[in-house]
Amino acid sequence: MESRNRTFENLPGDKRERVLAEATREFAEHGYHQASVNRMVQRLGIAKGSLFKYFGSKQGIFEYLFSQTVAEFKKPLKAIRDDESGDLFERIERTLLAGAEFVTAHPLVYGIYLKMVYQQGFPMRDTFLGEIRTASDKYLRTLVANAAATGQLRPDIDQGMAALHLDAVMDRFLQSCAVPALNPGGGDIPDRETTRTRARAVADFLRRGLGAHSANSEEHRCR
Amino acid sequence: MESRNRTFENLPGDKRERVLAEATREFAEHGYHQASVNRMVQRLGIAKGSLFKYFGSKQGIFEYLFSQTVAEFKKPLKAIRDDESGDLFERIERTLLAGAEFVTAHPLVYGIYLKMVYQQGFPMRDTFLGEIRTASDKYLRTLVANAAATGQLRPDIDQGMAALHLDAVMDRFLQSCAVPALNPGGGDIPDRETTRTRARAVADFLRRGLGAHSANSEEHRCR
Amino acid sequence: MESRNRTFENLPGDKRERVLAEATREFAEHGYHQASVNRMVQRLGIAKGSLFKYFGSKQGIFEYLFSQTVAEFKKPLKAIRDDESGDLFERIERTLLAGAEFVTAHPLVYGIYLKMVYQQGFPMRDTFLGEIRTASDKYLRTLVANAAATGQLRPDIDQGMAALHLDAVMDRFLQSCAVPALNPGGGDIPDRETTRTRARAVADFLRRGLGAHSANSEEHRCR
Amino acid sequence: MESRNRTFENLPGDKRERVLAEATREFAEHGYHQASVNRMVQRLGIAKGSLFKYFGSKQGIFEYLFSQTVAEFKKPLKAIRDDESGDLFERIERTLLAGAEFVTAHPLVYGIYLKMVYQQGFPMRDTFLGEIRTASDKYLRTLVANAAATGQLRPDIDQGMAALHLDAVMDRFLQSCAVPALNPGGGDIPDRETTRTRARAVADFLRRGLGAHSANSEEHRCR
DNA sequence: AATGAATGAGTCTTCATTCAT
DNA sequence: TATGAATGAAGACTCATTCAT
Repeated sequence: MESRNRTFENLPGDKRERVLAEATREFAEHGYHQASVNRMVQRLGIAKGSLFKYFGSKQGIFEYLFSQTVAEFKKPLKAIRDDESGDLFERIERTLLAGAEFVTAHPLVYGIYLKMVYQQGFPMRDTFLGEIRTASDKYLRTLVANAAATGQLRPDIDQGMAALHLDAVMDRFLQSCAVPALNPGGGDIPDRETTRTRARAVADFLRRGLGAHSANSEEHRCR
Repeated sequence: MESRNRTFENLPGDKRERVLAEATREFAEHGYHQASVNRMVQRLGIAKGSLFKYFGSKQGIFEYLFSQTVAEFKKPLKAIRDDESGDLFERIERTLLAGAEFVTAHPLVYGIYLKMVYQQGFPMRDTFLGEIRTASDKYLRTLVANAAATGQLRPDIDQGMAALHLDAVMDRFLQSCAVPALNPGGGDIPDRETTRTRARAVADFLRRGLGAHSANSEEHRCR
Repeated sequence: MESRNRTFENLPGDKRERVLAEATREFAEHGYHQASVNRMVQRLGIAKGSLFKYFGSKQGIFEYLFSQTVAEFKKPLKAIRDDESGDLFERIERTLLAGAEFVTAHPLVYGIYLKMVYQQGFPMRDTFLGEIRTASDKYLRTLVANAAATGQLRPDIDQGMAALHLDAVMDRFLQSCAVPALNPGGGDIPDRETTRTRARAVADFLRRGLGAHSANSEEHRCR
Repeated sequence: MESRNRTFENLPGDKRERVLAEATREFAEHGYHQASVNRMVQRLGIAKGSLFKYFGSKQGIFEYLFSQTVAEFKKPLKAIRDDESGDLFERIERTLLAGAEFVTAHPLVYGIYLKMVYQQGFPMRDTFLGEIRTASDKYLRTLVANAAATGQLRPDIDQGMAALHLDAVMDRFLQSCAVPALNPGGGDIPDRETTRTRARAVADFLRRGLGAHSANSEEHRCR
């Protein structure tokens, strides 16, 4: 039944990585349907039959690839969720940095994710995206609920609405991190320091819009 | 010469609309490459040759469709840009409503736009997106510059940064309007009143983050 | 039945000529199958239906065109055949000049002829070519027989063989006249004087190979 | 990479030959554009994809076929060029025989060549024909120059003109050899002896027109 | 376990021809 | 008589998938 992936997992580690890297590249460059198994095997220099032996089908390749990466993406977030130090917006800032790091390290996988979001016809699209969204929603709601309980949030704002705003702005932030790596010639890839500064600015913007009191503690004190 | 679109434009109005609607649907459902001219003509019940007579090529169909809609999208924005009544955030609110209206009326076209953003391989992608981005950027910068000149903006914020934030949040707002219509089962389509309320909330959020004084009307009245 | 060509022949003379010229050009440029009725009507600026009204079919266009021109080609040859002045090789020379004139005046039609010779799939190919070959053969045999009767031909040569040689060399001569006009950039189009000189050279070459005595009267006299 | 022809060349020899024979037949019967890949695979009883795997494209099929044959055609000519025994006209005679042999063995390929000469739109037409013409021209000029140097040529004739005449007559000779095989019902295919006789006749004709002294062996012995 | 030749449904596109207006 | 929209068979070509070696 699933003797397929067994075959793949018995492969020497470097070959396994080459295969995954090539597949990732192909899907990132062309999306799912436009990706070509022919090109993959040609570039890998292995037989077409082998790839099908490993994964069973084109869809199998994609699923293996994507699920693996989703798991990797979740790790740092779990750490942040469990470390309750700092207020909501500091944790958001840490989240942004973790996301930026992942997106910078795996721009292609992130590119696949973006394509998948706005494209039907990806295999398991609903499954994958649903999983991601549920996780993301749960994650943010946890943070928000925590913050609300300790009075860090403007009292007049709905928690769901707050989570939505967080999601919107964070999402956009990640995209801005990934775009330069995805579109060659789409601007310079920002260095770590720049990313850090931007993450802080975004967190401040959110604090100002959603935080209790007013925005950032020092500046807005009306004399 | 330009006999292609002549043929199409000489068609009876209702047939023309059926053709465009079907093509829109196909591209919205499958993206560009995966869209099938065969399916289009089959569903339309017309001969394959006819569609090619009208538009010359698959790409021709797409371009006709898209450019036509871009033009339509720009109209209400132009009106808002030229009507200078209200402060920046009220105009933003009007913009959001105009966008929401368009996106609700043409969810499929908007879906195509979203696919195009995150997918390479669309014909004329760079041309179309470039045009849209330039227009959007110019539009927002005009609004922001106007607001800054009359002291509506926090003085410590860069105008470019402000435009970026506006863009990010508005963009997400539009997506939230369109998603239910795009993904069947992705939630209920919001009615007009709900949309109006949300637009106001988003505008307020932006006012709080970017506006002069402080954020929402009561609090920031510093005494 | 043949109300078709009636329609065409009732057309104003200049329109008729434009139609024929355009059709000739199309067939000359692309051969029969690759010729496009679409292109013809587009360039002519008339309706597709009209052309089919005139000629019934693509094949009809071609046949009308070709048969008309064949008739025109035969005229000067008839004159030469009936004017018995001069020896065989002088008449050959006159024939070459007549051919050259036609070929220079109607290079496109000649181009069609050449394509037809080496290509199957032309409508009526066998009919047309058969007609032409029969005519050509009869024409040359008449000339040769005449010459043989008056002792102008080497006695050791077969009349059929002689006709073949005449045909070969004349054919090549015509091609050399037409090639520059057919292949743009294939060399300069020779002026009348040059053509005349060449025709004389070819005739002399033939006289030398086929004529009685030896070749040209003065030179080869072994003192 | 170059996996296309690898696939084809790895095929069992008899299948390879069947494929090439069928393709040759198709191109010979219909010319390039009118040739149908569909028909080829149908007659071969193989899948369409296979043919494209082998050659990449219709044009690829043609190029493979043609270039292979050109190479084969050149071989015997090279031998004649390097064997300097005999006078010019004897070598011409040998050339004619070699050509006749090839043309009789591969009438279809020769048919393709003839079509190509008079038809635009063949892929690589200019490349292929240019190559052939250059080779032919070089070949004949070598022979003619050689002959002139040893006084075998009429002194009053230009060497270029002589080469042209040789080319014209030889060309026609080859055509006369091939035509019966090409046009079913176009006459009987001549046997070897007949061909030999004809080649000698043509060579004599040329000797008479171009050779030093005078023409045929008896007469020109001037005394 | 690895190979790579074979498959065939599916892609976009062209074009001669017809016929209602 | 002239028009030009409609037709659909046929064209070249792609590609995920299978299977004998």
